[in-house]
Order: sequence, then structure tokens, then C-alpha cells
Amino acid sequence: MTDLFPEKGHDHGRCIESALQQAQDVAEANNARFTDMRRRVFTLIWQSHKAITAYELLDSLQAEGVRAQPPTVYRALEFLVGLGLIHRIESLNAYFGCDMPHHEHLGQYFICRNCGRVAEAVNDDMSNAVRAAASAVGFRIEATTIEIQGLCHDCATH
Amino acid sequence: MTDLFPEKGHDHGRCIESALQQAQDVAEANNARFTDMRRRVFTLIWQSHKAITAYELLDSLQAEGVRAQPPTVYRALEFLVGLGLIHRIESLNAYFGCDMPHHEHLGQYFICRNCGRVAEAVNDDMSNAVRAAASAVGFRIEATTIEIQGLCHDCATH
DNA sequence: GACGAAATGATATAATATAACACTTGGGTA
DNA sequence: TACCCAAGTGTTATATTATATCATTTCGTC
Repeated sequence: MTDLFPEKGHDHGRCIESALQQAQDVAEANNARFTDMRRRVFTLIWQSHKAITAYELLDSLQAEGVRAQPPTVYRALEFLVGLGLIHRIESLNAYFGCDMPHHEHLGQYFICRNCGRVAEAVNDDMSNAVRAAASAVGFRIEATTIEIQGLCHDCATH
Repeated sequence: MTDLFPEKGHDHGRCIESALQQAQDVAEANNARFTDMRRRVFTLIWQSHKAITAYELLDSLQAEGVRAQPPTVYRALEFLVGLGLIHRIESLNAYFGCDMPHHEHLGQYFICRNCGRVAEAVNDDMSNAVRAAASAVGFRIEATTIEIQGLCHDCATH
């Protein structure tokens, strides 16, 4: 069994660094400006492997001394979601960093109710089952929201 | 191909009637009181095959002359969701009547962005794929949110 | 350096949801 | 029957999430 969730002692600095690098690449490839505000918001989202709400981001920005209001945060979020650099977790009204922003994908999100961490999967069996079910009823898929709530392996076994 | 969505000219009165009957049965089986307020909210939810928001329900109640405030509506919704008589659609912040409240199930929701209708499926392939994916990563599922946005067959072809 | 488009600032408000306490109702029991 | 208790609802206030609008700034291009 391979846990999707990161190991306890992993070097999170590398997660952030790698995510930032990929984000910059994707932005550049899309001729989009990865501004200071967007970078700040993106970096704050990557501070943990949990999803974070818009107002938590706002508080963190203000704690950093950045003058920001809700629209500032929501605009950055809109930009980042638009490029696929982060995903919105509907059942949490919160945002989560994507670690595979280079390719289009319909992700599935595992959400641990105990530790709060989120992990993204791109599971072909799930995707295919959804596509087949849609096809069988003549439904044309434009987007999917697949969120699985429960306990991660760590929390279920400790 | 069998469309999950109801036919154009179906007798919606029968949908409502059947849903009400089932809801009453489920409530009784659970020793839960299907009060007047709860019945009103439930019936309003079943007025269409779309999902409806808490505040739309509130407006409708008030239009009926019922004195209601947000907590009244949210309490009724909480009760109905708790018994599985309705489902919350996370991506819409709205509520949708369940037509198979008798048995526990992890449903999947098809949401048409054009006509606004929602259809619930209980597809074993999807459920099994989710369960297998969770099992493979040691995740213990407690609930799922599977919402598929796009165009229903009617809207995609007309 | 001037221009225009994109981004951000700032203010206000809309939309969604819950906390807290008072009152009412309904069913069981002395 | 009268009382009690728990569940349900009423009422007020407020928390949380999100967006509309217009002013100002920034940035790349000419």
C-alpha cells in the first residue's frame, strides 16, 4: 500500500519550492503574470498539505503586513484556479495546491477529517467509471467534483 | 441510452407524492417526527428536479405566509439530510430531493449547467472504483461527494 | 515618456450559515 | 388530569464566504 499523503518527516521546503517552480513554468507557458500577490497567495496555500480558506489566506497576508481585502484574495484564487495551479475543495470552501499543474486532469481529493490533510489522486479507474456512467446516460461532462471524506492511513491506524 | 433525467412531460405530481410517501415511511421507521415545517421544506425541495438553496426555500416559505427565519430552514434541512431524504449539492450550496431514501447509498450527482436539473445515480462501477482507490492508499471512507457538471442529454442535443 | 490593458486597492454589500436563548408543542408518566 | 421533559420552533444577532463597483497603480509596448 502506498499512502498518497506525504510522510511525516518529509522536507516540506522542497514541496513548496517545486510547486513554485512548476507554477512559474505554467504561468509563463500561458503568458500569464505570476505577480507578487499571486505568488504570496500561492505560497501561503502551500504552507501545508491542508486546504485553506480565503479568509485564512487574508489573515495570513495581513499578518505578513500586506494590505489586502477579500477581493484581492479572491482574485488571486481565481487566477490560480484558472491555471490549474490550485484546486477548490467544494466540501470545505477551501483551496488546495496542485502538484501536477502541467497536465489537464480530473482529480479526486481525499480529505482526512482528523488531520485535515488533503491528497490529490488522478485515478484512471475512477475517471473512466465516471466517463462511462456519463456516456451511458448521454451526459456531456464539463467538470467533476470528486471529494472523499474519511480518515487517512495515518489517522486510521494510530 | 437511458436518460437519468425525467422526461419532459412527466407527471411531476406523482414524483412529489411518491417522495412524500417514502419520506414519511423513512421518518416513521426512524422514530423521527415529520413535522409540518419539515414537510413544507421537503415539498418545496421537490417542486422541481433542480437543487434549491436555503434562502430560496426561505423566500418560498415566506411567500406562503409562513413566518420563518434562516435557522428554521437550516434545521429542517439538517433533519432531512440526516435521514437521507435530501442531499446537499456542495458545488451549488443547494439541496436536492432523494428518490431512494430507503437504502443507504453513496450517490453521484449529474448537474446540468443549462437547465439546472440534477439527477442522482447510484453507479456501482463508480462506487467500486472509489472504494478500490481508497483501499489502495489505506484511506477509510466515511462519505463521498461526487458531482458531475456538464450538459444533460436534452441540453446537449437540442 | 505616453498609452492602454491588466492588476490591485478600497468600499460596500450580497449570499450562505450558525450561535444563543426564549418559547411552544407533544408525548409519556405520576 | 396535570405535570414534566425533550424535541422542535421562534427570534435576534452575528459569523463566514463571496462579489459588484469604481478608483488607482503597475507593467509591457510603442
